Amino acid sequence: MARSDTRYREAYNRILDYCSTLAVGTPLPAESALSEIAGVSRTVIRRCLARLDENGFIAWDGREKHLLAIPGKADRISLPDAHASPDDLERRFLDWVLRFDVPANTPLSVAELARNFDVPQHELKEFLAGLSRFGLVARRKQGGWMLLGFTREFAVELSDFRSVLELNAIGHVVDAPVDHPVWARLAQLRDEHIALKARIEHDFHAFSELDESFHEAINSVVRNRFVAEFQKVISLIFHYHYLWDKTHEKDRNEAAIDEHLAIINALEARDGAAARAAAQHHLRTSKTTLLSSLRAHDLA
Amino acid sequence: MARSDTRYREAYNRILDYCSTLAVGTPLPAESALSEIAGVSRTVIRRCLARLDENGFIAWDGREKHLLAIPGKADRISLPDAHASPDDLERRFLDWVLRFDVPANTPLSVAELARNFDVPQHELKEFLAGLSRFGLVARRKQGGWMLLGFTREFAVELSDFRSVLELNAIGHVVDAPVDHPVWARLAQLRDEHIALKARIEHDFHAFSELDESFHEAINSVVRNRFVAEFQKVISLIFHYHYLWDKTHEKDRNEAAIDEHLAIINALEARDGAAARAAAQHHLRTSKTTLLSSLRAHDLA
DNA sequence: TTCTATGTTTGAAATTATAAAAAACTCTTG
DNA sequence: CAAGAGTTTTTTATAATTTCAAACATAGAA
Repeated sequence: MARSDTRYREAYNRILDYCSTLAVGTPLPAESALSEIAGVSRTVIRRCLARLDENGFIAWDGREKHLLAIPGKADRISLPDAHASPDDLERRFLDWVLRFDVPANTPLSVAELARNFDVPQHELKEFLAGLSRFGLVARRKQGGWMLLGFTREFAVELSDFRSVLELNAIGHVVDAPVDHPVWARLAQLRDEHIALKARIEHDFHAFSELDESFHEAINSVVRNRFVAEFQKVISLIFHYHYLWDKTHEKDRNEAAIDEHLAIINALEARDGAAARAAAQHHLRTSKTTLLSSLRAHDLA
Repeated sequence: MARSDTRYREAYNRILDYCSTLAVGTPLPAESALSEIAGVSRTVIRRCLARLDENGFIAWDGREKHLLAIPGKADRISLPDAHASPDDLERRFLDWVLRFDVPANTPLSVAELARNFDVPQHELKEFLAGLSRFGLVARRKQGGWMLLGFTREFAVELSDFRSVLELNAIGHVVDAPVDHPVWARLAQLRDEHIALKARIEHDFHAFSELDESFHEAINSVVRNRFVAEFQKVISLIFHYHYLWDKTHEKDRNEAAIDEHLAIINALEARDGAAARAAAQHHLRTSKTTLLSSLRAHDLA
């Protein structure tokens, strides 16, 4: 009933590794030096030293600590199975919401989600607290959390917000200096778009990835932490919906390729007005696609 | 060492009040009906009934429960002092950061903050998790949290983001129908601006509040949860800095009043380009003010 | 029976308690 | 007096515990 000692265990193994680089009889460095090496506090180092002493690897008496034996692989202590990475949680959570089409106003059980996603409860709670800033979940008065859900309204507002951010990004690209990496990237993307268009009949599924790259390239010009944070969520949601709405997928993707190319052309011509117009057109199409994919889900 | 029973206590008092509206001998409604009345689960109601029974206010035997005596004010149970509202936490936290000019890269002690703000620790952690989405705080590898801080970069990015949102809002206002409430609000604000300008010599402090109202009015036209969420943080930060940067405060405010009036005029003339230009000018001034207030702090 | 209200069980959320870790502080010794 | 070891205090991460919600089961009335 307390915090885990993973930190100590990892530190012990790290110190063990360090010791095996020394010769028998060498004095070990000071506790504070060791704490630097292992990246933990002195408290942990002292626990490690105590264990090393106990196991006969060192002789420890105050400042005197000598290496008695060189530890091997077998002497390391076992670590509890590392659970799933927290960076991944957002992706997996949205994946779950979208893939299983979890309805709006579903109560979320922190305990259950933590089990399913294999993360500690408090980590999940923190994650939900973060998501609540995007208005996707909210606290309930009776306690617990609630998925506000991927409703039509949410989709509309998300699309609109995306448009605002992306039109702004377009403006930045037009003003980007000639040596800005975005130009090389756009040239490359143009080739990829043309190549995909040539083999669209069989390979239209490949568009989804290309779409993401394209929008990422545009938005990468805007260096802004707030924009970046939103972009992550936005691109995930659009990405999934692109994947799942199967109606006229080939035609849609082919049309989108042309829209992308129109934007690239206008940008390379440094024609801000044309680029903005092309982007506006493309974003409107995207919004329609997103909304119709919601309708398709509703009917299913 | 467990969750508080505030819910039960509040429910008990509410049921007590309900009972005092009945006559002695009346049968009480079903448990589920009572749970509706008090807004809690049946579990809590049963605890309340048990206490009512114990204290002799009702006779309870299965479905038979009659009122034996009418409870008075003195029979209510006391509630633990409600601690500060969580809605307020954000305002108080930012107030603390900005007012005391907490430097960037300050480690935040959850324990200490929770004490000072008089909220449970886990509430504070959730709050910080939410803030981390805005890039104002982040987790540390050694555990705990870190204030990334109100750096110059943060201010620049915040200002830029604000401009993007607000210019978008301006576009929405121009397109708003004549019967939209924003027009009445703007007309009113114009009067207030003119009135304040007339007495600016003595009352220039009053501008800060007017500034907030003005920007809120503009942004209220955009119905978007993402925008709204950011607006709260943005307006708080700008509000505080307006208050604290005392250099040329009167002149600055007087100039800002004119800038606001220019925007209002352009909007009422439905001149989108002029409104945008006026807003852009005003936002640039705001950004400069924000940045110079940071410099002033640095020197202090 | 069928419906409704109560009794019962189960599971989750909020809050506290506590081990582990960090950090601050004091004491020794070269 | 440094630099490092010993010690204490504080803080964080997590489990334990209680309260609460809700599902399930049962019994009495229509």
